[in-house]
Amino acid sequence: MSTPIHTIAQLYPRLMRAMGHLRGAVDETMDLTYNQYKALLSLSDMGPCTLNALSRELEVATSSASQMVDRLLAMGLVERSTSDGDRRSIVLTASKQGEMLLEKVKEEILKRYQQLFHHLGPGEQSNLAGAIHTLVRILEKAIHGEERKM
Amino acid sequence: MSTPIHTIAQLYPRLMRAMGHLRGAVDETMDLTYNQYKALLSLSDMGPCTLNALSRELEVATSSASQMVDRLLAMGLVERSTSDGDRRSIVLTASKQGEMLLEKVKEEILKRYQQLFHHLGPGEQSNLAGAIHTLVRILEKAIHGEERKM
DNA sequence: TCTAATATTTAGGCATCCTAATTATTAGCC
DNA sequence: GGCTAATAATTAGGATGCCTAAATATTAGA
Repeated sequence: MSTPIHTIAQLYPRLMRAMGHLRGAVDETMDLTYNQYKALLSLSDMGPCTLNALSRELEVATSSASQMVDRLLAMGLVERSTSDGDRRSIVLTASKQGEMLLEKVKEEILKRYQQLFHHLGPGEQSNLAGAIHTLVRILEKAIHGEERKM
Repeated sequence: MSTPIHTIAQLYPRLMRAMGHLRGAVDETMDLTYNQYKALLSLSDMGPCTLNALSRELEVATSSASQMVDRLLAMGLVERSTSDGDRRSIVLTASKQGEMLLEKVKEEILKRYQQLFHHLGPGEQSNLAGAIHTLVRILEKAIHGEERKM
């Protein structure tokens, strides 16, 4: 049997490993774990939001997000204030320092990718980007369809 | 600027999130974390091997692999014995129980994928598999090229 | 043979995740 | 208005997984 689904299952571990190598720029060159980068990036993209909203975005339990924010706060990368409207809620924003670090990390990532993909021809770089695009599109469609069923 | 490399950098977090959803079958339906699955799968694929070989395969520090093996041992999924040739080394193998669990996990993964990709047409399933194949091929080539430089 | 390298384990520490329990506040019903 | 139930966050406790450094055991090599 060699249906597309079998192929996907077989290649998954190799793909995950390969993708892991692309993460290096964050962990290795900056004082930020990949998860912290993700959280900071989400905060930056979403603008001011509550802890609840962040935990939904990161797809982790609220308590996990709370701890995460504690660490980012200790590093001065985010700001936390109580909401005026609903005083149970808190409002989180990436701090100026956080935004600046984010820019640096993004640059590092690009540098790392450029170094990593230097030897590929422009055609293959294009194929790579295209494949990622296809993957994201179809996977998100499948996942989204799943979630609607619940 | 919108080079392929920019595209890759931009889509990476979305892709990692989407890929994460494919992992569910392991963590959620079996008493095995994804990392434990990876380790067991590696042991099964590689056949009897030393801790060193396993840690290289998993790309983690030897001490991390040692702890991992401790947990798999406690679950009865692997066997550990001292090597006859070099008595510093140990020889690891997936136990019968480990192999059986592995089969079950693989089945669960296929079931999960079938459920997840049910709504996609066969054409899109094919595109998905093709995109993953392309991704693995090009990424492994790039990573391999990198490693040779050191 | 004696020192250096190698294989593994142990110790200590950090990030991440979870569930359950706690605290504070708000919403909704009578 | 006032009480109960729901909601937002935090805290506590526990597990996995990863790391570096130190300890142990064994082998290799000068």
